[in-house]
Amino acid sequence: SAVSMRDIAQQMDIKAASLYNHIKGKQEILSSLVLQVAKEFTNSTQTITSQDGTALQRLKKLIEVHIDITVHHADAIAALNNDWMHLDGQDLLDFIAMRDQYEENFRSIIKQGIQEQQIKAKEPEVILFSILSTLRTLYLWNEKRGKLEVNVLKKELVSVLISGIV
Amino acid sequence: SAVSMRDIAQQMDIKAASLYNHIKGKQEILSSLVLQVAKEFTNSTQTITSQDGTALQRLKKLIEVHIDITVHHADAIAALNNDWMHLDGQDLLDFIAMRDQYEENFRSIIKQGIQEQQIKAKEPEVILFSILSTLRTLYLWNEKRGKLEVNVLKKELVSVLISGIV
DNA sequence: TATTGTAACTAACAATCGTTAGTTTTGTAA
DNA sequence: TTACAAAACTAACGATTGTTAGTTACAATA
Repeated sequence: SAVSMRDIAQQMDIKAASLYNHIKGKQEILSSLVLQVAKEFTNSTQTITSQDGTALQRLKKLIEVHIDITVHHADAIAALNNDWMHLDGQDLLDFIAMRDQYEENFRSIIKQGIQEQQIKAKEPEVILFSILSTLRTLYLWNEKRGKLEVNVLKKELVSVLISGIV
Repeated sequence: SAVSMRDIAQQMDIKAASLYNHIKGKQEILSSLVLQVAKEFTNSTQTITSQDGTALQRLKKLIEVHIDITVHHADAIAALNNDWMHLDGQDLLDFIAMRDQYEENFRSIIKQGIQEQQIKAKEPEVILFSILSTLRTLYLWNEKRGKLEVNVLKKELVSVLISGIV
């Protein structure tokens, strides 16, 4: 709600009413942005979960995929993080379902790692939260990433999130 | 802007106009929430930075202080994270100055740790971002924290953020 | 050239927004 | 009981919101 249809139109050198030749309404802009990138996240984690590999190999892939999606869809991820709760009706239900499945995929990999003794037997939810919050707010930091090349970022972040900083 | 003055008044069993007997306007609600908790964060990090201790000891304290503030001011932190950019005039300038100083305090501790070889000589900005984003979004997770006692959370989070998960 | 579909436009709608003016109720102190 | 201040109220203001109706400009096709 901080951006009006007139704001959006102005950025496109168009009048607000002209937007309605292309979209049904403002809500469609939100759901289009959010659901598209949510699908991408959920599909990616689903693919990784269903593939072979140790927990750490999978976790590494999860981190790398997150960075790739973030670099390519930073703006849509901003919309997702800040405004998903303003989706309505079935869109909101769909989003929550995808989000739950996405988190459950993440959680299962961590639990697998604990069982296989690759990951410390700490509270799984703390590990999950710690990694997820870093990956989810990566978009905020992407501009300031500056000279840091994507592959360097992947390597460093995998190292920090898995091995810690000591 | 997702919450109107009438919404706020309704939650207080009051009419919207009555709010103006207590506050100057809507903007004051925002700046009051945001600046108050921002000061608390900046003061805490400033105190820790100025005290003696190794980098890791200080980092541990930073994490613990963050958890304490989050538990007591979860709602104000939500406002800070989502709406600080809607502050206006001097309030916005003050906030940014505090935020910069807060981050610089964090950064100096990490650099100290690298210099003293307590912390891996990785990209300092990646380490800074990773820890900060976890601490900043802690408020989102605080409700789901559930049975996890505060002291347990502190211990676990310190362990995960510093030593990693392997 | 005539036709048609796309996408722009102007003008306006009802709804909601933050806020103000003026008034009434309520609680406390003289 | 009176006086006064605090805090509630009703009613309305101008501005802005998302959206619609009706119209015009323009390009591609028959």
